[in-house]
Amino acid sequence: MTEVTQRKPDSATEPDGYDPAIVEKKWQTRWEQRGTNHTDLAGGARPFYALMMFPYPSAEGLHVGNLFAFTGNDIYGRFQRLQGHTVFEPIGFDAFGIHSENYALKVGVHPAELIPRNIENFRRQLKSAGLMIDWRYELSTTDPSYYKWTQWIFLELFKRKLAYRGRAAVNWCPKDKTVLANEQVIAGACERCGTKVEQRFLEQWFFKITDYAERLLADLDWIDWSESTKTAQKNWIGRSDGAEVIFRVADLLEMAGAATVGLNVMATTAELNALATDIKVFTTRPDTIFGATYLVLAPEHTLVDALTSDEQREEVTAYRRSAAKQDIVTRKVNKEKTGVFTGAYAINPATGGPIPIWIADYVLMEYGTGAIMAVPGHDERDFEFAKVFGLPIVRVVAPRSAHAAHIDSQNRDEHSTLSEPYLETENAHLVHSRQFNGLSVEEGKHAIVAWLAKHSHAKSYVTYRLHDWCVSRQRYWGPPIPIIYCDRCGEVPVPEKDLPVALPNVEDFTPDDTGVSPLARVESWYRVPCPRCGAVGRRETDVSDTFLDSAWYFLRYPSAHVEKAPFDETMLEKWLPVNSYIGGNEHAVLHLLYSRFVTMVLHDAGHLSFEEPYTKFRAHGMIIREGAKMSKSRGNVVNPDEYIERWGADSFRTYLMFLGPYEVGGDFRDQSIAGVRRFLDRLWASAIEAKRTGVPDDTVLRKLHHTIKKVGGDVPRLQYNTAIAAMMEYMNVLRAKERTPHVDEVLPLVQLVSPFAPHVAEELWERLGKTGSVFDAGWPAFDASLAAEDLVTIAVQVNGKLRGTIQLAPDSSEEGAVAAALADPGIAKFLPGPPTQVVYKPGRILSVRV
RNA sequence: GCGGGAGUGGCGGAACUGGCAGACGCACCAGACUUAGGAUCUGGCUCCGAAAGGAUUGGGGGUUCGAGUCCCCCCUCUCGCACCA
Repeated sequence: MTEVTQRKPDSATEPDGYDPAIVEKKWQTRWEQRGTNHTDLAGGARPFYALMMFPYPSAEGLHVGNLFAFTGNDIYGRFQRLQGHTVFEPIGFDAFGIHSENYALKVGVHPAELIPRNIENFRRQLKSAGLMIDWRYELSTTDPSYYKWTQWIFLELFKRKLAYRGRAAVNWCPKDKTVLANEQVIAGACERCGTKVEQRFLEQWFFKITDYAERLLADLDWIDWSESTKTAQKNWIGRSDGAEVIFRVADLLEMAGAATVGLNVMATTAELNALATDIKVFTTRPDTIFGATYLVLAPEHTLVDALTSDEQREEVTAYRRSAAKQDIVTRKVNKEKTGVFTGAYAINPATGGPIPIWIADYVLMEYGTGAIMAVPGHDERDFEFAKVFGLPIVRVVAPRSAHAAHIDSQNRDEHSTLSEPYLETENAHLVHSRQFNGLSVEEGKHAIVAWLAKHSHAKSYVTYRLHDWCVSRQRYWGPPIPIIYCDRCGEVPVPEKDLPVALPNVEDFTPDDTGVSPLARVESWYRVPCPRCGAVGRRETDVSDTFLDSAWYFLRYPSAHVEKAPFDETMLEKWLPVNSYIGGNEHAVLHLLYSRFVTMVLHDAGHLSFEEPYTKFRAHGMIIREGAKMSKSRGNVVNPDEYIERWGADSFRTYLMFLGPYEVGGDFRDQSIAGVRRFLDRLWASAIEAKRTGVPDDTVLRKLHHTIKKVGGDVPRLQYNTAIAAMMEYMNVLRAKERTPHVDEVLPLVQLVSPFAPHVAEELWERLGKTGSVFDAGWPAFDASLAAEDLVTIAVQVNGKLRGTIQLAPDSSEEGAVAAALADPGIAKFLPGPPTQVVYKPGRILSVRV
């Protein structure tokens, strides 16, 4: 790490050498003075909104990952400007949240004091990186003029009944007396104190994002996003097509007659009627219903109490209690099957036979209906459970063809006991399923659902993995949720005229043992009259999730100065949706999904004319350092300040873009920056030496136009690494054999390089006699006639092996090509006779067989 | 387990619809200029071989005049999600 701060490259100290420190300072100042980066939001033609994910202003300062993302966006934005667009490249700060709050607690400074300091540092760093940001529209989510509208959005959802209160499980540390995020639970224990974490149920606010699941999924078909991001969202939404099947709880009196069940029937008729109820289960395999040998409910299922028999009550209660105590993480990780019989039976609507009802924690209340029909013959988990508790396992699907049966030798016989669940669905048919025997799995699904539906025992049903979005945070550092509770009126929204509900300045904001927000300790703040009836009311003391802050910030930027509304209609019309959004895939399912959802809701509420916020989104890659992940504990985090100081922002930016494909990322190696710096040194030298008399060289010009084409094609596709390589190639031609380059050979390169290295480009543009910013000078024109070659080199293969190359006119005939090959002794010696087969692709290859 | 991405020189990485594998850069080697070089410039740089030539894109098959690229099987790494019925 110390080597970074060693002395700077010599070019900086040579007379008239390239000194980035001077050049960059000069242009940053000049850009500010001239307003070069100011966007004419109202009047600019061909608006282009180039958005980057706004950072959380940490105390550590800008991370190189941020800079990687921002630089990529900046190059894209600058390129669009050079193409004649009015580009808007705003920045802001995502400054609310647990992150900031925890850090503030750690260092003992109030976040309201800390955050502005951090932001100041971020501004300095962002400016030193030479980003084309219009600082006039900077915003911070902690600003009351911003979070006023975050609260307004909450109320818009509330108005549309998309915000509701419900109980939800949270991780609770009994020692620290605080709610923990899932990431803070390590192996079932609190990461801070090691105490075993418990599950607690708290009243929380939710947004009904599940109502939008289908639309969020459907739009993925047309939005222009990175495939990886779309796939992640698709999986997260997790649409699952199946059936809801109704199992009637068995009437025990009737069953007493059925000798098959050895039940001790002691219940009265009244009790039995109370039991006459339905259990809905969700299954994706209705075809296997004849193999459903028991039901399982989640321990929290509301019917459990009513179902449990007196004999089983004690055991059931104990099991439910222990399940509730377990923290959410261990419950999901611990896959050993446990469960308890409730004492009740249900009727399998397909077989008509009774099957026992169990509870087990492998069934989750939050998915499907919280109840399943267990088919141990054809489901791994059910199989395991049935083995543990000795429940019957029935095969209802068997391999169809002899071939399949052969492969599946263990489970060949459809009458044999299954030694493992049979999961195959292709080349399989139903067995032991009465009139459905012989149907394929797919046919069986439809036929059985249709059959059960006739008696209202089943219907097709779609369920989603996506859960409603819990937006409550029992914390301090966030926008207070704008709701007032009134004994008479219930949940009353704060009237818009009273927004924002300001976050009070509280000295002690440590989360306390009540499990509610620190704001609940500030009675003077939360004790307010009900806006509706005037009676004594109480404010909601939870704050909202940071992801709500960031779900709409891009709508605010162009209207950052508007006071009366969250966004100005003409600005929306002109600038939104966002033309290009670049960011990390770590936000693929949270931020990017939430902001799509909020946009859809605002669209439905009539505030926006579009329902998808980002026309185009590209996920950038991750950078590692010297082959290892960067982390504070490893001490291998790149500090941008040090590198910018030693190499210059232009070199640093260009290197970041050169170290790998932008959408993949790459390995940051200290030594390699030197190569990029040398490239800029050589660019500098070429410009200083360039002669103005005479004419440019033809060969150089040809290479130049190839380069213009290559760079112009690569940049919009974010293929920055190859664009830079192409410019380096051109540089090698430009400076070959100590020739002195001509101004007209250098100027276009300055333009090509400008999105990557903006400061040095401006400086050289000026030194080469141009006035005004290079960013207002457009993009060099590509001239195909100047790029055309009169001779091309093509490869010659004999019997599939490369034997040499020949020079040909691009439109040479096959005969000409063969003749040229024969004329080359190196190739001819592999051609003893006349060719028996010739494949010739002009400009590409000549392939002959003998 | 499911889903995404990736395996190419000493290293980071190039290679458009199949068409000269290793562009560009780092490191390294040699030379020039130099009191000096960690500056600059010139040249070299996948492996085996003195050469002719041969081998080579994680491994094994296949299609093709021709495969890093397409098809089948397998291995490894990596990032998400994970008892989702």
